[in-house]
Parts: sequence; C-alpha cells; structure tokens
Amino acid sequence: MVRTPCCEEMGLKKGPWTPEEDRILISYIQQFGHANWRALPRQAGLLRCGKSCRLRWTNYLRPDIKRGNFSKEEEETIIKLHQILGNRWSSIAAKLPGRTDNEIKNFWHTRLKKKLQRSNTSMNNSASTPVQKIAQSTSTSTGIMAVQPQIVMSNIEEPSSITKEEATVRTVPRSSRNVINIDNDYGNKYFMLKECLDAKIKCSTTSTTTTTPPLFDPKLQIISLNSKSSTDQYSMKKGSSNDNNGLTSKNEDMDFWYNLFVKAGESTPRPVKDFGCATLRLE
DNA sequence: AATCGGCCCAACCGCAGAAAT
DNA sequence: TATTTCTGCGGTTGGGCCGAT
Repeated sequence: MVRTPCCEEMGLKKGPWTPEEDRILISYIQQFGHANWRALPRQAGLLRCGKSCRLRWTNYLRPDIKRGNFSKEEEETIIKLHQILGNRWSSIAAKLPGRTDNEIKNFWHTRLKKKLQRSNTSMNNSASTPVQKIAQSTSTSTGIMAVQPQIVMSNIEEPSSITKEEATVRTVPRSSRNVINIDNDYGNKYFMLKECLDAKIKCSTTSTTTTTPPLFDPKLQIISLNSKSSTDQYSMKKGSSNDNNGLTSKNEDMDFWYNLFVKAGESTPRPVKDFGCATLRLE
C-alpha cells in the first residue's frame, strides 16, 4: 500500500518554521498534548502537516532538548554505540538524554565520521584482537570477509593460528539455527563480543558477492544471549515487544547492549572468574 | 567587496511497522 | 483477517553561514 504523503495536501506550508508558528505549536501542545499529530495542526490553526509539526516538536521545541555542543562523554558514547548499533540513531539518542536522533545523525555525518576516518588512516592496519586475528588467519583476497563463512557455516574447525590462550570461536548446530559459542577462557567475554560486532561492521560494509547470508546482517536477529557464568539472561528480537516468548522490549535490548559495551569500554581485562560462555543464537 | 566552495543543520521524503477499524 | 491510518525512523536535501581567495 502506498500512501500519499500528507505534505502533498494542498495549501500546507513547508520549509523553515517562523517564531509565530513555534509559539502556536508550543502553546497548543502545552495545553492539549499531542495525542494525534495528524489532527493537531488543524486544531491548533497551523498550516502545516502533522508530520512537520511532530518533527518540529521532537527535534527542536521539546522543553527537554539539550542545545549546544556535544561533550566528550557524549561523543564517546555515540562512537561506542554506533559501533554496536550502526545507524540506529533513535536507539543511540535514547541513551543521550536531551539529544535527538536527528542531531546525533547530523553530528555523526558532519564530525565524527570524518574524525574516525582520519584516525583510522593513521592507525596501524595489522590485526591485534582475537577476532581480527581469526579474520586475518583465514583471509583471502577478499580480506576480512573470510571471517563470515568461517563463522556462519557449521562444523567448522577452529582456526589453527588461534591459540587457546587467545580465544576460541566455533559454531555448533542447535535447533536448526546457527549457534555461535564464544568461549573465551582467557580473555574478556565482553571484549570478544565487541570484536565480533566490529567484524560484523566490516563484513556488512564490504560484502559484495558472497552468497552466504551475512553473519551479522544489519537485520540480524539475536534472540538469546545466555551467560553460563551468571544468572543474567537477555533476549533480542526484532518485532513485537509484547511477544511472550520471554523476549524483551527494544529498550531493554538497548539497555543491555549499552551496559554491555560501556563495561567493555573499560579496557582493562576482567578477572578470569568473571568470564564464561556466551551463546548467540542467530536466526 | 564580491565570489566561491565547504560545512552545518533543520526540514523533508519515503518506507516500514504498529495500531486501529 | 484484511485494510486503512498513524507514527517513527533513517536517508537525503537545500539553504544559510563562514572562511578562503
């Protein structure tokens, strides 16, 4: 079904908002709220479409919006979360009170992306982390893409160049799903997961010809992460948040990943006793 | 002073999914 | 269950600003 964009309705104003329009919108929302965006402009007496009103309110007029430059902490949080979540700006914004997805998106495209590109080019290209080493050890002319079939296909063997001291990554079939066990007896479990996700970003952005479904496709559905060493259980699934299969809401997903990688950001390896086996079930 | 080009950011567009009917 | 309507998201655009020439 294709819907006609509401802004194509005749007589509706587009473009920059005037102070008077802002005033009307703020005043109306303060009085009556915004239960129905589509009806709001008509009721408020604005010659705008509901979508335009919603955008103006959520990105600019909302009282809890924080204006001004991003702090160093915010910047780091964005970088960290973008590594995990990709361009899921709304999810990133949910972790930065007072910042909008649009603002973060703009900040990323105009500042951070360039900044990271600059720093990446100056960095040593050699792999230094376990998963990078796995990728490197199995690399072909397609480079890091080799890590993808390596992990996606079941019954693969451990890369010979990876020692037990570094990490063990293997897959086992379970419930007709691809299951990846990440046993990291000597390293940081969070660290390992993060490196997998880093690999995902590289895989998904460089994928061109492979017929194997990407291991970490942007639409990846991680539905279960169980930690053997603790009682923590987390679930992720794209779809309804009231799914009753023990699946959590999107916000909880974000909370989990945020907390996980904030911890991972602590570069100091954790004691061995804190580690365990993390299982990612992929659909 | 005028022009040009790059940067920034508010706003728009189209799509997908949720909610309502 | 199918269809329609509404909302939210991410990508993109275009105009204003500002520094360089």
